[in-house]
Parts: sequence; C-alpha cells; structure tokens
Amino acid sequence: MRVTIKEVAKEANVSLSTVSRVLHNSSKITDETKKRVNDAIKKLGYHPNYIASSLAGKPTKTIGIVLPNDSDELFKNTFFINAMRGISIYAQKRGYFLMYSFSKDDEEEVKFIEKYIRSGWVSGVVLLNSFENDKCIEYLEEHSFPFVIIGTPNRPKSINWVDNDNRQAMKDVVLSLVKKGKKSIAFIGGHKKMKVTKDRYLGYQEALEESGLKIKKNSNFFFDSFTEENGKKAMRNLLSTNDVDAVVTTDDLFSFGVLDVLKENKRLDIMVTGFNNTPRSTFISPTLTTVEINADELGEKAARLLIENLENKDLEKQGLLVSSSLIERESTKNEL
Amino acid sequence: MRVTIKEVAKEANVSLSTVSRVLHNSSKITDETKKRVNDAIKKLGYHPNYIASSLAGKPTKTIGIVLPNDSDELFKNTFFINAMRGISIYAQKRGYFLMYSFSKDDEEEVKFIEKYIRSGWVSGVVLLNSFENDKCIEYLEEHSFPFVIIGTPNRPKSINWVDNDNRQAMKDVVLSLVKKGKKSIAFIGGHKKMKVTKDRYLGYQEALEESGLKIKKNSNFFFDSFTEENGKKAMRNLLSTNDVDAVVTTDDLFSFGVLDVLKENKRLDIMVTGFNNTPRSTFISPTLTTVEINADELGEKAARLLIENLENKDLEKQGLLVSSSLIERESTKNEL
DNA sequence: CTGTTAGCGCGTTCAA
DNA sequence: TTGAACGCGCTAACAG
Repeated sequence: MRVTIKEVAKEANVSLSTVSRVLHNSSKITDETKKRVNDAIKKLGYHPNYIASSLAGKPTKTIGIVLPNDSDELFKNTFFINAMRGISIYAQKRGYFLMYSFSKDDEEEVKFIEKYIRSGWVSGVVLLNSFENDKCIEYLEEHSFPFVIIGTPNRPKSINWVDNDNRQAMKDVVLSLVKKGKKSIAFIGGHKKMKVTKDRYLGYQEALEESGLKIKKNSNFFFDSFTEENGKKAMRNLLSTNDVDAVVTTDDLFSFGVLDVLKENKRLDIMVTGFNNTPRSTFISPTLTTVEINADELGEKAARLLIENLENKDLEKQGLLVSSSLIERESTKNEL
Repeated sequence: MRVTIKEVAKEANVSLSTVSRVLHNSSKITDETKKRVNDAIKKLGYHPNYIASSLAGKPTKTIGIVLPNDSDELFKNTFFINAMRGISIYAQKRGYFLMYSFSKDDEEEVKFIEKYIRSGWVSGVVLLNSFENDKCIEYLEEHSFPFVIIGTPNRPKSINWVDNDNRQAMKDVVLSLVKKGKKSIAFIGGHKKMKVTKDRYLGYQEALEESGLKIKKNSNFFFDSFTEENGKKAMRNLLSTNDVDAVVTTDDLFSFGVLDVLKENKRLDIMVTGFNNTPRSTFISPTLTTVEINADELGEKAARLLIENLENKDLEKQGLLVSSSLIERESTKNEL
C-alpha cells in the first residue's frame, strides 16, 4: 500500500494537519517542525494522493481536450499533434494533467465535455476543433465551466480564445511580394463567411492599399471547399482573363492546384504563396512559400490562458493572437 | 452544487447503499425499488462522481499515454496521432478516460509515469515511444503497474505488447514483386540490431527462399539512420555493382532516395517499395508503393489488451500482431 | 433484499 | 503554532 499522510505524521511526531500544512506552505510553521516533516516525507517516500486531495476540495489540475475525429484533417495536417504538444508543454510545466478524447461529430463532442465535467475529473477544457463548435461553447457557458478555444469564436468578447493574427499574416505575405516587384496579385480563399477567410482577405486588401496597388477585376476567388481542383480552376481562369504576376491563397491546397496549372503553362514566373505550411509544401517542385501558423505556440498560449483563468477566477476573458511566420521557398524566388 | 447519491437516496426513500447498488447492478434488488431509484436519478439529474468513487476503491478507469517529444518523428509521420485515435476509439467505448504527456527524453518519460502512478489518477499505461523504453518498462514492472507497449519489447514473454507482423509484411512485399517477375531484389534496412529490421529482413529472406531465389552479393544494406541520403548511397552502389530489378526498403525515407537516383539514371524499370506509408509517398513521382502499418489498429488493440488486463487481473501477458497492408502505387507498376 | 456504518486520503474548520 | 474532528461522495463489509 502507498504511504499516506498519516504515516508521515506519525514518523514526524506531528498531526495530520501539520503535514498537510507544510505540503501547502500554508500558515506559519516552525522551521524545525517543517524540517521534521520534510525529512519524514523523504524518508518514507511520500507522495500526495491527487484523488483524495481533489475530493477534499482541491482543484483536479486536469485539463480536458476535445478533438475532432475527421480523418482528412488529421492526415493533411500536423496541426493537432503540434497543438496538443504545445498544450502539454505549458500544462506540464504547471503540473497539470491532460485528458483527450476524439469525437466523431458535434453531438459526441458535447457528450464528452459533459462527461469531463460530470465525472469531476477535469477543471477546464480546451476546444480544438478549429471550426464551428457552437454547441460546445453553449454547453460550457451554460455550466459556466472554464474553457479556451483555439480559433476565433463568433462572439469573441466573452470567451477565452487563441488564434493567429490572420490579417497581419496575409498582409506580410502580400507585402513581401510587393517588395519583390509584383504589382498584380490575385487572391484565392475559402468561404467568404468564414472568419479566417475574412481576416486574411482584409490583410490582402490592406497590403495592396498601403502599397498603392489596386485589386484587379476578377482576380479574387472564394470557394466553399479547400481543394486542389478549386485552385486549378481559379488559376486557369486567371491566366485567360488577367495579367497577374503573383497569387496568394489562404490554404496550401489551393496553391498546389495553382502550381500545377502554372507548370503546365510554363508560367512559373508567376509567384505563388500558400498558408499552413503543410508537409507537402516542401516536397513539390517548386517548393511552396507558405505561412507557418505555429500550432505549438497556439497550444501553449491556450493552455496558459486557461490555467491562468483557472487559478484566478475573476480574470477577464481575453483573446490572444499568435504570430505566424512566412516561410520563403522556391515558389517566390525571382530566378524561376 | 452537484447532486449527490445522498439526495437521490432521500428522493427515492432508500439508503445510500441501495442507490450505489442499483448504480452497479450489484446484488439483487426489487425491480420496484430499482425503478424508484432510477426515477429519482433521472429526476434529479444525478451523475456519479468518479473522484469519490475512485477514492472509495474503484479503479479510476483512466489510462495514461506517454509520447516522445522528438519533433522529427512527429512531423514525418501521422503514426502518433493515429495511434492515439485508435486508443481512444476502444477506450471511449469502454468508458475509459485518457491522459497523455509528451516527454523530451527517457528520464522525463519515467518521471511522468511516476507521476501517473503516484497521483493515483491512472490505472494503466500505454507506452508509445516505439523504440528503446527499457527504463520505463523497468519502472513499471518494478511497481507491477499494468501497461502495454506498442512495438516489440526485448523480452516479449512477460509483457503486453502490440506490433505489426513485420516478418509477414515484408514477405508479402517481396512475394508481390516476385509475382511481377522480379528476380534480383535488393534490401535496404535500418540497424541490424533493431528488432524491426531483423523481422523485416527475415521476411525478405523467407520470401526469396520460398520463391527459389538467392540473395545476390552486395545487395543488402543496413544503415544506422533512416535517411534519404542513405537510400541514395545504397542505390548508387547497387547500380554500379549489381544487376537488380527491384529494391525493397524498411522505410519510405530510404525509398525516396532510391527513387531519386533511379530517376537521375533513367532506370525506373527497377521497382521500389517502402514502408510506413508516409504522406509524402503519394506526392512524389512515381508515387511509392509502401506498407501501411495501421497505426489506428495498433492503438485500438493496445487499448483492448490493457483494459482486458485491467479488468481481469490474472490474465496472461500476451503479444498481439496487427496485420499491415501493401499499398500498390506507381513505383511497382510494369508500365513505367 | 435493504439499511447502518466505517473507512478511502486529505483539507479545513475550530479550539487550544 | 499546532491538534482534533468533521466532511468531501462513494463503496463495501456487516447486520438485519
């Protein structure tokens, strides 16, 4: 059987509560008795039982993470594993445990959150399903349970969230192209209703404006799904109707399609950038210039935000922006 | 405050223990009181508190997973995220919670296992660091704490483990090449001391033997590290000294190097296979025939093995083999 | 078949 | 500054 606080007390010739006190540095204790207790702890190899401690009212120091099961996303991206690692880096530093569960749909997602809360195991939740998790948010808010979301929620005011500065990121992308002498830059993005798309498009517009450039007609595209095929479609269209010298996209997948069309048409003088730094971007030719969204850091900051809120209940809810970095590769080299 | 068993008891006009009993289907209870209790549970929206239940002696129904932090592996492979998902699929079905932690080295790995055990949170551990985790195994055995390892341990007899049938997998690869008329098949693998390498090499030898083929001199290579460069080195060597018509490797990375050399030398008539079905294998040209190791299933079976052992203490330790599947792509097509 | 009671290991009053 | 006692929510004997 494991050694309990009781045996430590006996060994140190003090009462249970005294041991408990030195364990938590609470109230004043003589240096001498403190030493006696600590010696006993060491001698007996005592380690506190979190279960008992939690039952007696202490927080569990455990965070639950909810992941989507969608295999496509999982395969395409190292986002999730990196975000999970990021979370772990901060959480472990603070002595927190991490739980995770994959859910196959929204409904199951809520179910797991319910389970996390009701079981009493976790004291906070990280939402990692990048998109629409309104049901989860609703449930968590209803039960006023602490949580943080990676991604920008619809009502960002009253919620803890962490996301990239998508506007700035795309702005940087476009400005770097302008610096290379590009003057007619096309845009390919996801659905216009999505916050990510909106933000990135905003950055695109701002960069052009600041550079004194205009958006050409028919040079902006918005698609419902992030596919290579849509990238191709847009690029073919651009080649026939426009005189572009660069293309920015909100996702590497679009860019892969774009590059295919450019290769076919021997127009690799047109520069291309992507977003998300998917592994494939380094394997194709030309290698793709893209934006690293730093999933690690997103996770780390999310964990920090949550834990700070956990330990300081009346902290204001806030949103945190994580900078991303432009990774320059062959698709934006002048020599090509 | 959450509703407790006590309130349910009062509502149903029974004692605590009766409620506890219907909760666990233990001993005989009148259908009528059972109904009364269940009604009360529903009416009050009662949910058992796992913490209390655990403290009172019930198992925690929580499994701890230990992951390596090594970014290279993490990026190259979807193995970990898939294995984690596989574990979750089975564990969640059985009502188990999952904890994870990333450790940056062996030492930290043991530290986390220690923490898992001492805290009392978890009742079993899954080791996922594919290679040498002797220290962890040692620690776990010392404390006779239930665990399962994904991969083949050095002393497989007294340990629960799950792994691919590497011998058979490689055998299938080679036989499929023989069936395509190949007669001089080279082998490129990792360090000869590694169990994986040994097993795959064994399958290679068996297949050749059964097909009445001989291993040519200087056509087998073993490298310390899985790199493209080593693949190139081996292939250049093979081209100059041997008359091979196919190359099998124990890792896609070797194969990428091999294909590079073959393309350079316009020798794509030589067939190539890899191992692990890394994402890149579908993006290169020719696309690479490789072996899918089914990380999902490895995780699922590992969870099953562990949970079965958890719920049935005197179960024998065992090793489970997970079949892999050969994915035929362009690099083994005759037309090329 | 059901109720009573004594813990599980620890935190936290309240006294001393 | 320290100790005794109670309770967190639940399980598992032991009675009846």
